[in-house]
Amino acid sequence: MAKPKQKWTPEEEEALSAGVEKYGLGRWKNILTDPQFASPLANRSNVDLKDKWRNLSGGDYGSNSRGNVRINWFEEINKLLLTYQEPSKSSVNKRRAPPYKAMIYEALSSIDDPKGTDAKTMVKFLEPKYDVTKNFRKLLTAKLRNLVLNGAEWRP
Amino acid sequence: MAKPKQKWTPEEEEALSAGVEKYGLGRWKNILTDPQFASPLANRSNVDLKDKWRNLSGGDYGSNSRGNVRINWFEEINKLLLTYQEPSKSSVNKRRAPPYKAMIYEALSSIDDPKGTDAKTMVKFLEPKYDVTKNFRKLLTAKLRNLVLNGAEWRP
DNA sequence: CCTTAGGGATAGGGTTGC
DNA sequence: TGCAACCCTATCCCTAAG
Repeated sequence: MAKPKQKWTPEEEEALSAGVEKYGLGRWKNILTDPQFASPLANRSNVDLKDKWRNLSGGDYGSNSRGNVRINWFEEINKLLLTYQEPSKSSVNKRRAPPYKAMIYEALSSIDDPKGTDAKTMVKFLEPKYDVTKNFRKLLTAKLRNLVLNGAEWRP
Repeated sequence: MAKPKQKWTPEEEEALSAGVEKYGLGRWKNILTDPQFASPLANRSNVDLKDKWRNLSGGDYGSNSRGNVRINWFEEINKLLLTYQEPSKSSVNKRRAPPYKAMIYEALSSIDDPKGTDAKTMVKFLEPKYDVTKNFRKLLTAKLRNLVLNGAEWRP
């Protein structure tokens, strides 16, 4: 059972508009928690605000000025893996984290999924095997991004 | 300009009716992509299905939208299992609950019953093995429902 | 975990053609 | 004219990415 359709009232639209005026675009949660707007928007979520603004904007909200296109990093990485040559292994150290490229290769190879995987799954796989830092996820994501953007020479 | 009017055939109406029976109201896209109904409804869109159902319902469709679903989830899940590839296992942690898909796969594989199983049995099997939350049964059922309705990509 | 961006699906009012 | 079939689009849903 989904939520029944709930039409926006003029009061709600005004509050949303004033909220965007005050906080700027994309600050939906901030608008919702501002005591100035919390009451009129009591039964709207931050996602509702985003959706409504998209309608009010004539449908072109979201295509930001730089024309960014979102990349599915993991799909890209999986493609690049086809060109990877696994290094001839010599020293097998289990504790310290190996270079990121090697870990990424290991994770993607082990998590054998034709559709690829995602960062969360990779972290879950790698974390118990190696003693990684607390912000491992962030670093791993950055590395993935870097590999894709820079042509990813798969040298260990 | 517009699409020429295309009257509904009895076969189409039957398929639509059976589809609603299986998935419940408001799951037009699911009906359309179900191999059981895809063929007879090949040249109808999800919106067409919704419109036709509204006509058949004497015009009061939507007032209490989205009825109940009558799927035998476990039968459906068992079918989907045929397409599942068990991930090459690497880390064996016994305490924390693995992803729901993995647990579902494990339960259905272990409870070897040609007729499939039910939620109660699955919970009984999984609960002592993993430390699950109190509302585990509810979450498990929700996951099963989601897997069936969304075509069940068996990603871990 | 939580939030945002964006594509997709649905609900319901409106329109068209027989 | 009435109604089946089709159109329009605000609202809501799903999920990748951060």
